[in-house]
Amino acid sequence: MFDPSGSLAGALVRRLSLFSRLSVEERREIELAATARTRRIAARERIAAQGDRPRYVSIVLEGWACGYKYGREGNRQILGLYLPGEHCDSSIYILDRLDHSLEAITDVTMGEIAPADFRCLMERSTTIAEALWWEELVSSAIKREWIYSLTQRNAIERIAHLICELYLRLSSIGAATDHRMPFPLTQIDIAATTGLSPVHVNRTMQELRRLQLICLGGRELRMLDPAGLADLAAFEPDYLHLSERWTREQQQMTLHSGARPGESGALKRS
Amino acid sequence: MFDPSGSLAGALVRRLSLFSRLSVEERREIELAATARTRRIAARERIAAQGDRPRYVSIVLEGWACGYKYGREGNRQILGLYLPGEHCDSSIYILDRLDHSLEAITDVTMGEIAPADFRCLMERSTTIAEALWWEELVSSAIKREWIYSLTQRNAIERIAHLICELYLRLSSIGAATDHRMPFPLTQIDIAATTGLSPVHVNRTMQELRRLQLICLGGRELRMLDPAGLADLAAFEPDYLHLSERWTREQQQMTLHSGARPGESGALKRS
DNA sequence: CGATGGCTTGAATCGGCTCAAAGCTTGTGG
DNA sequence: CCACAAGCTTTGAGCCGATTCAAGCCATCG
Repeated sequence: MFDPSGSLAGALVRRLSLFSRLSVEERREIELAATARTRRIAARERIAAQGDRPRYVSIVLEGWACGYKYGREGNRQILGLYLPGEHCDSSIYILDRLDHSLEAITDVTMGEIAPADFRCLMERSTTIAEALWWEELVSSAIKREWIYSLTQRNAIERIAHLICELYLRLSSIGAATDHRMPFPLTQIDIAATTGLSPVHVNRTMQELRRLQLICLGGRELRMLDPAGLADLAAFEPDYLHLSERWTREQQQMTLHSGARPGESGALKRS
Repeated sequence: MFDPSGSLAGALVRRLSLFSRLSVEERREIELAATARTRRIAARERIAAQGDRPRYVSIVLEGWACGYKYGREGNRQILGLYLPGEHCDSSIYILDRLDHSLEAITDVTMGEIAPADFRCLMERSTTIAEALWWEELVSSAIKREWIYSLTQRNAIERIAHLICELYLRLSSIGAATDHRMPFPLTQIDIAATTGLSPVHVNRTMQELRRLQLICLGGRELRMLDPAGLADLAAFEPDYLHLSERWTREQQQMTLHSGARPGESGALKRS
């Protein structure tokens, strides 16, 4: 696969290419627009605050970010995770003010596209315009799935589902392979994402390890039994709408190819 | 306010006008596109099924619809409510297949816009294109707020919040006034929307009535104490992004103007 | 080497769920 | 115009997944 690496906008181009076949010029235009103005934010720093008037379309070029809002008792809810190549929703200029805040999870490089440039990008090429629509629609679909998760999946299923989703989103842009992925989320972050208490997330992660489904260490997560995880979570990747390049077979492979750990010892506890 | 009533697309035009100042021709173009192909569906009938390949952009012209997905144990989760003038998300043609199903709550008239016509609409006028983006972004914002509700608000707050939201969405298109609104949702629907069990919704609705906050009857809901409801729900209407025409003052008025019921008798129970 | 932030553990509690049954409405057909 | 069915609403009792509170532990980093 052609890799426009070296460029900061690599992830973005790769992501938009998932949906549409971009020409060389289109790729270049996207790169230009997205890297004309960049901003680096250190891990755990706020990127924008609720109530701000967004002046740019914000796109994550490198690192992980999130959108969140605080609840009454001071615990926050993460409303979206933004991985490389994804836009931070609602930082879109059309809306008057941000209805939630944005924070960097890792060190992050953002691309900030001015409204005029964004409009220009959309008007120049129908292909690009549709790719941007696709991004927006997929981000909507992810939110629907989160709503579904919050009401239909219990703690362990929710976390397993989140892991499957993140793995697919990362691997689709080449940021994860072999059922291993960078994993900068703390248990507190996971709690804020899944709507669980940190304590319960802790116990649930222990359970996932005990079941030999995952292995976590040094900011990296390994899916020991991808198929088992996907089964547990009832993970159906259709909502990510990756199918243009990522055909159904590939998706299946991605999660269902890892060797099941089988009955090979080391799990002798109730 | 100019009222394009009589036309099926009245609600749609009114809704898009919330964001942008549409010219007479633009309004006409929207009406034409949205009513060229319509479809009536009886209450409780399915409009589209998960897995379908959407062939049109679907917009609710009259009535209420919802998007949903079934959970393991047969209980369903409603992922979105679609009121007159709103589009059913993800029925957008760009996505290959529906990742959830659509159902009519009341009798419904849908407008179905062919992809070519939709594209045409977007290209013809920047104003219209931005209004459609706005619609999409607001629908995303509503989903974020639902996610927030599911984790940060308890049963009574969640239901109160839903009521406030629906009232604002309806009144913004002129489909509700005076803190009264049509209310076709059954308690089972509310349960499927808020992620609660029908039994618990029942008890919670009783509580809302006992608190003299709402009064429900004959498919109509009356907010007896709009400010009290909004307080209870910690309802902040900013996420609906109605502010262009609906200035902050008007929004405040809408929910905070009704006379508090005061201490005027009739609530002498525990 | 102390401190900060993340992870782990236990015990008690609770909001909302399940199951089960009975009362209401509303619409339909005879 | 009544009777019945179907679906919605209501009530009670018992239960459970997840929470809260309160420590203690463990790494990492300046």
